[in-house]
Amino acid sequence: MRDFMDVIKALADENRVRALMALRGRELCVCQIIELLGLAPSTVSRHMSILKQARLVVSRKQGRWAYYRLAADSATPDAREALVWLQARLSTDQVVRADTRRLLTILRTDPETLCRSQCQARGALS
Amino acid sequence: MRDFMDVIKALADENRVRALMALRGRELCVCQIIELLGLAPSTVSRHMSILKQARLVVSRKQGRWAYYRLAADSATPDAREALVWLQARLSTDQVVRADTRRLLTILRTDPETLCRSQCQARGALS
DNA sequence: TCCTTATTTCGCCATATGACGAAATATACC
DNA sequence: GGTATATTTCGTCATATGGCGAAATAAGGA
Repeated sequence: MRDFMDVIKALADENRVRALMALRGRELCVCQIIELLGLAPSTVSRHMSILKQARLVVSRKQGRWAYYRLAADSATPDAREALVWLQARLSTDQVVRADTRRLLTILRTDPETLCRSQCQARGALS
Repeated sequence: MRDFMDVIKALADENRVRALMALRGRELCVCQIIELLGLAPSTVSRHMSILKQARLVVSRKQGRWAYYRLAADSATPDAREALVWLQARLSTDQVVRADTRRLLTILRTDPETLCRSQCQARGALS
């Protein structure tokens, strides 16, 4: 029950669900998820750690960048089935479709440039 | 997405999940769910209304009693699949098994007696 | 070593959620 | 109609959650 509830609670936030859907079939750098969701880096980092704790994603650190991808082997049965369900139900969802389109643009920019522009944008606010 | 999130959020509470599992294959009176979960009537009523809004259960009023059961035809695809998943994942869960056992005892008492004893128990506290 | 920068952790705030009891509602029974 | 009672609604409270910015951490490059 505990594992199951951890998975369900991890899914109980639209931004986390959008992040999971964005990770379908590809790995994403944190800055790319930040760009997609339009949230503060600290917020996205927290969301990803919740997904990780529920065994829905795994992370990998390469140089300064952290990459997340959907958990496969390391996912618990609960997590694995949740991911299957998510994809079955939401692949055709409007929000997810829009994210998928926007992701194409985001992926065209390399992480280096993306992070730089995010830092500048934050600097411009203060 | 909205429907999907409604379903997920409805599942994101252990007491609601326990209530859904208790409703497998049978209809239950509110007082029976109150007895099972050990929560205040108002709390259980609120939980059931959240499950109802997510289309996971339907209710029926007969006399003074309100009965809830799992939604079948009236469930959205999201809700229906969630129920299937729940049962697949949690049928062997320890908490659910314990509830199932306790439910057998509860079902042996008729609702009338059950409600009366609940009223008395609440009266005894004040 | 020092500097830059991507990410995470922490502290704080606003809102959401789940709990209860009291009051309102609905329905049977006299 | 009036009373008893099962359930729901409402008000309140404590805690959980999600958001941000600032500071800490980690890792590459000068």
